[in-house]
Amino acid sequence: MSDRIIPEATKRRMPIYYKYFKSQQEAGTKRVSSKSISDSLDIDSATIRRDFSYFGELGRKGYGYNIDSLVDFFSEQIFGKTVKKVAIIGVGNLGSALLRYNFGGNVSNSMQLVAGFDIDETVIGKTIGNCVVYNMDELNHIVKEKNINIAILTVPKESAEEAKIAIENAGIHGIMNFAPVKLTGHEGLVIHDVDITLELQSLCFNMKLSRGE
Amino acid sequence: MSDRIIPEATKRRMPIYYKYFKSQQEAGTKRVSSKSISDSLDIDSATIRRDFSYFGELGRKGYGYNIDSLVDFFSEQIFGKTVKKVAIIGVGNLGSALLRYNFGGNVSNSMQLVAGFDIDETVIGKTIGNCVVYNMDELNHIVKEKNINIAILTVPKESAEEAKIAIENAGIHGIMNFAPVKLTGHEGLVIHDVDITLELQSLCFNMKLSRGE
DNA sequence: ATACTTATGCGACATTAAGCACTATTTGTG
DNA sequence: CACAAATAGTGCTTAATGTCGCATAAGTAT
Repeated sequence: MSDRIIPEATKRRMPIYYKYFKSQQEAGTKRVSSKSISDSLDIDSATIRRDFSYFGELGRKGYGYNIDSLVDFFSEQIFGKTVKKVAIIGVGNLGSALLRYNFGGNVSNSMQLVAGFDIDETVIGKTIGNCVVYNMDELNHIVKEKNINIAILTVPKESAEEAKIAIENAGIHGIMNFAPVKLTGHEGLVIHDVDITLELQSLCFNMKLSRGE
Repeated sequence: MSDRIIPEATKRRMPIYYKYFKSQQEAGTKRVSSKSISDSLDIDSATIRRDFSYFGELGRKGYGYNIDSLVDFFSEQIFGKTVKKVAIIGVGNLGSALLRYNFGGNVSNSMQLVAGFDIDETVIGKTIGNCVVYNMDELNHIVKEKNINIAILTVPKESAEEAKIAIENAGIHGIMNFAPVKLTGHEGLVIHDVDITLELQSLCFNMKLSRGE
């Protein structure tokens, strides 16, 4: 069935599955079934089996799925074969927090935070977390040198558009944008917006619906 | 049509609509049509009209929708009549970044960041952004005093469960959880998980699918 | 071995969401 | 005031997603 037409809904669940597999692997689990995944993730077991079937026959009847195989398979599906290198553009409050946080060490085998960039002389040259903060002028050069694939954009909204263009020109094809601005990229540039105020509103609305307060 | 059975898909779009209305209102726009919203948000105009119709007849034929009315109406739908008070639990890297960031001042009329909480003596008593950081011991008391409705949980994953219980006991009914742990709440506690590593994985996967690299 | 249990993969069906196309109404213009 | 243009609201069609149930294969116990 792996004709490479993965439904949107399945795509959305991929990282959720992967996170679960990793946590199970760490906990020493050797095998899982669609039922056991279902219990933990609250996704119907039939949905899980269907999702996996888009990638081929990953399991064995009567046995289930082997955790190590799943982790390896999903890791390659999500990240590809090479480690993804990530840079933080804009080392202000949020940017420096993310640098220090370093994903809680959670994705280190497949993704790596490798640099920060800013235009503010007072942070340029500093090392935050494990990363040196470079001048934005050096973006092109460092991106090539370190093989950076992904940019996390944490600049003020006024500078977001300009930063996006610089990132695009440096040859980066994926942006996770924290600035509350709608950015549009050319063909081949994938932009993923994260807006904390949107998340909070969604929380509020769900509270309202669930309790009518 | 407002029988209070809002489809999930519509719920998910509510904050997106609201954000757009606010930005248009700020820009001085007085009226919008489902067509103009559609152009900006890339949601089919019929879907937009249908979404709105679940809340009654919000527009006028031949005219469209009045922006100020939409903002007011959606604001009440999402937040209710009173300003929501938010506290940050765990004033580490991410927590203090969020305190300083203060949502970029973007939701100030309907939500307000009012306090931080931590167990670390070196931050307790400090003022970050506009908020005082209190000792976790004071949670119950300050929540009542300041009428806090929502907690943003930015503690290390080891302390997340314990913090959740404290939050629940203090009478807060909504948690936005940044810790990479699955938290489950009792009936009436709404938990919304935000996991940056998940977002990054989703970005990676989309890059892979869109470019096959 | 044999029977029983577990659990996948998949066809068929059910539910939910999206979008077309029509109708009814209001606006705006000459 | 009359008429063209604009646009909401909605019945119905189509597409996407989710779920059931079963045939089949693997594992497990006697």
